[in-house]
Amino acid sequence: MPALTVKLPDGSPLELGDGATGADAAAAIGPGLARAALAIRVAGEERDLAAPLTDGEEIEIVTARSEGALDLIRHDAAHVMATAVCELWPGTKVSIGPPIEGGFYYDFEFPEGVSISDADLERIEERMLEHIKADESFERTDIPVDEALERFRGEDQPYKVELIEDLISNEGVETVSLYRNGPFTDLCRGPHAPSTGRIEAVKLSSLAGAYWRGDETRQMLTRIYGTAFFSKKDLKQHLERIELAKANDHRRLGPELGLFTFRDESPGMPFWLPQGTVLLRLVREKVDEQLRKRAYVEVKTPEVMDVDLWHRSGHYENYRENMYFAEPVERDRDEEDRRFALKPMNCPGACLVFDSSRHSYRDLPLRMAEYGHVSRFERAGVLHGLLRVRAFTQDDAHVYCTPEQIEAEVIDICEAIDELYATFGFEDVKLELSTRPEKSIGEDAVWEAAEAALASALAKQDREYQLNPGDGAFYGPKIDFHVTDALGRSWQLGTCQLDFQMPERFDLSYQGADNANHRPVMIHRALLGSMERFIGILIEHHAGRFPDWLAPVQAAILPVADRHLDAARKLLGQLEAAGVRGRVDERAESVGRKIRDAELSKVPYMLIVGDREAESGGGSVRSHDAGDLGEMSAADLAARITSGPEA
RNA sequence: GCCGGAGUAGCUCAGCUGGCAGAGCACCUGUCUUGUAAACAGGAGGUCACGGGUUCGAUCCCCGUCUCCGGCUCCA
Repeated sequence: MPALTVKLPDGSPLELGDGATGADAAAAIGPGLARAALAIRVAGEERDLAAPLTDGEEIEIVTARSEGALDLIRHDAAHVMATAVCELWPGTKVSIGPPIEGGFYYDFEFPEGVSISDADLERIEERMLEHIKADESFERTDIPVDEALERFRGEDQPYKVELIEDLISNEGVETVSLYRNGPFTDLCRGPHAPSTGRIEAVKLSSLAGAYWRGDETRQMLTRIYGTAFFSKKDLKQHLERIELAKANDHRRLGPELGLFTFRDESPGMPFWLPQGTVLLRLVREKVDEQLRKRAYVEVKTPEVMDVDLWHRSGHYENYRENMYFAEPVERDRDEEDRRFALKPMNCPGACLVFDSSRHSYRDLPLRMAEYGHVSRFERAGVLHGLLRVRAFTQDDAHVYCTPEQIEAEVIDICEAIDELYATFGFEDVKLELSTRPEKSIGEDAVWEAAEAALASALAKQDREYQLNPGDGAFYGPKIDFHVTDALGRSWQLGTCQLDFQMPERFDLSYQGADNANHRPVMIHRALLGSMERFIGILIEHHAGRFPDWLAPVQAAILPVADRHLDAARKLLGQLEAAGVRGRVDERAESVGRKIRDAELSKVPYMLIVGDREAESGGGSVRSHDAGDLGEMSAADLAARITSGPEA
């Protein structure tokens, strides 16, 4: 008579003896699975293989092939790393070491006077490999919290003590679990693989400072990043992918392709080069199409405005540390007391525009766009190529509407963003709904209503989103649109923010059908977010090789010899007349050389013009994608290139 | 801002223990007149990020500053 029966994923029952564990279940199914088993999953929750099973449970054996298995051994690897670090630097205080996207990390506080550098990573790695080779088992013990506290206090591990204290006060736990592998024991929820030997390949990647619990007022710990895989081959592939991603980094491609550059004279503020400025214009044209289609008007407001305005808007109180202030050396007598600031946002300017004339309810929703160049002082350490700069152009707009119109407007904005991103080839876009932050203005009830309005607009569209409590703008909640860069880092692009505060502060009103004055609601929205950031992401998304319609130079015309220059220029003239962006390579170089250079500059089409083509008036076309396409006329080529993003 | 790393020609990088600053590519000049990913020769190009210190002597060692890179925090 079996003591317990569990159910397998295919629905079949498995009978096991009394006190059977996950390992026993795996062994009962087959010896191969017993060897491959890492953990079990019961109702979506992972458990140790050594954990006892209960009668009637539905279980699944987790192996290297299971979803989430990499996280499991990466978590194992974090423990092994902590083991090695504590051995190499006795007295090191450990904190937390979770698996993350692509790897794992562990945060340490090294003993007084110890500072480690990249060179130490190799030593740690070697020590880790010894522990992995020794195939030490992970052993779990559950102990009462008092005992755990006493233990970690005795070991002078204050971070562990704090974690346990929080577990007691927040979750009311009475016992905690410890995991031991070799000489190292850690407070850990688990689960872990049976032993360290399951980590086939491990690599430490970098070193970084990280505040304890992400709080910049607290101790800075030393974080070590690494990754682990089930095979050396997987690790090698992973490292190759990272290399490839680095080659696609917009900070490398941008200057290389002549798109933009940065200079020490203005840290964090990009200089757009001729090719990049073409790109900027092309991107903007796509936004313009949306503005036309969705009945926006466009305005332009000053970059420098009186500090008084920023007091009125609340920016001075809530955003001052990010603002630049501008003072003239000399000033007129009657302006002596005036101070000015560079705009960090466009909204106050937009409100002044709204306020400059009377509005009827018939005018609403009033969709007022502005390509606004804003300046924001950002801390030096956060600057990141085009993705985080100190001056950028927003494809901004402010929609003034009635509360009843909010939902339709939010939906319209989301649709505009969808269409625009699809045009540029972005598919993996994540939405986030951010609610009231600590530093903010306005009544609670108003905030709640605004948050509810955004949530309901999202629900109407059946969109998935992540909730980010406390991450809203100081004047209202927002929906953000995120995409990732070449290295997998997520960046916010578009945004849609509700604002009941600004209309109040600027005393904005429209005249209703009832002849009375009413307060409009304001929606701040940016489709691409920042043109700079968007183009940075765009460069990485296309690895610098833009689709035909978006390439700054679409056709490189390559004369074979000097005598073909005239024919080449004539061909360029025809192409330009047909709307193609082209360039003649007039250098006295070989054709092979011109082709090579054109390929490296990622021009989609090359047109070779020699004796034959000079005669016919066309060009022999070589495309990067398809190689030699044979001879084509200027008209055919123009048709091919200018067919647009839908092609 | 904080932790760790880096800064040598336009770019990618050498430069030993402190002893006259180097290469390839790019650039300029000349020759070649080229047919689908690099013709040949010559030339020019440096405040070794910046400021200070140690030293007979500093690209090299020390201190400070700036910028960049990887993170943390923050954010479009």
